[in-house]
Amino acid sequence: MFIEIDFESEEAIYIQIRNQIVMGIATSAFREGDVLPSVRRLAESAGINMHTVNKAYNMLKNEGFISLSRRHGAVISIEADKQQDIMNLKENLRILLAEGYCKNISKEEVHGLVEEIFAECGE
Amino acid sequence: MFIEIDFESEEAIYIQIRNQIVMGIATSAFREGDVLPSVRRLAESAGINMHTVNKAYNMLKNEGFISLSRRHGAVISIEADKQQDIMNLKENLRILLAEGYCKNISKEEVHGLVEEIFAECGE
DNA sequence: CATGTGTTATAGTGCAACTATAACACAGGA
DNA sequence: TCCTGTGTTATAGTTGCACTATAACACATG
Repeated sequence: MFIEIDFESEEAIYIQIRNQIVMGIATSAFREGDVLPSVRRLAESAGINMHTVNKAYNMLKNEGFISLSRRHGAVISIEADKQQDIMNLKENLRILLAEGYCKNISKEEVHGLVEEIFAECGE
Repeated sequence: MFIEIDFESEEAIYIQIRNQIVMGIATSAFREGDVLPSVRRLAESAGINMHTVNKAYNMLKNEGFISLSRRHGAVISIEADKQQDIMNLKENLRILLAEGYCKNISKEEVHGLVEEIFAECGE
């Protein structure tokens, strides 16, 4: 799996890395136990600084997607707290759906999009 | 409808204003044609600077939620481009659902959350 | 003419993002 | 034992955004 940075994007580089890895896990490009490239290697291959990668990895660690250690490197390791995770998702969904609702996107259309997205990932 | 700023929040003030107004439109606290407080009045009532409000209003204008003019002030005025709006929503949903999917939140649970949120707003 | 809109200009402070070096602590292999 | 590769920490510098502060402008209304 390649991590590619869009230097023109408004999104911070470390957020781009974070999102791509989350998407990678969701699409099974990365699986529990897989080892991510080291901060130095990923930084070099992406043409950015080591600390920017480190920041992304720390974010992923704090969000419970990976574990970090000097021995094993950055390893995919999901820590789920169903209660909390659903709360977070709901809070973020609220704003997103509000935007759509203002633009007359119906509940049914949202359900449709959810189906489409799960179909893409489940492939 | 009151706009309240959480100065402890990590979210930028102008984003907080933007989100609260979008939520306000979605919940019908604001309706098409309603006039928002002027940049100066809202700034004063929220205890912030005029330009910060102006930035939020310009964002809302660019996103097609309000119109701005010296005559009429800031007026709720939805500009919808269904094609584009659905594309945007889908792109944002993708990342959000990917996060949930990694944490084992099922498609059915997502559909459930969507129902809950629409029930809250529609209420 | 005074008032109230949004708009623009200028300027300053504070902080986040990003980069650049360097060194450290620790584990594994030669 | 020494070298290498992990993540981690420290220091420091540049850039740009968020926010504030004044001030003035263009325009419409009463």
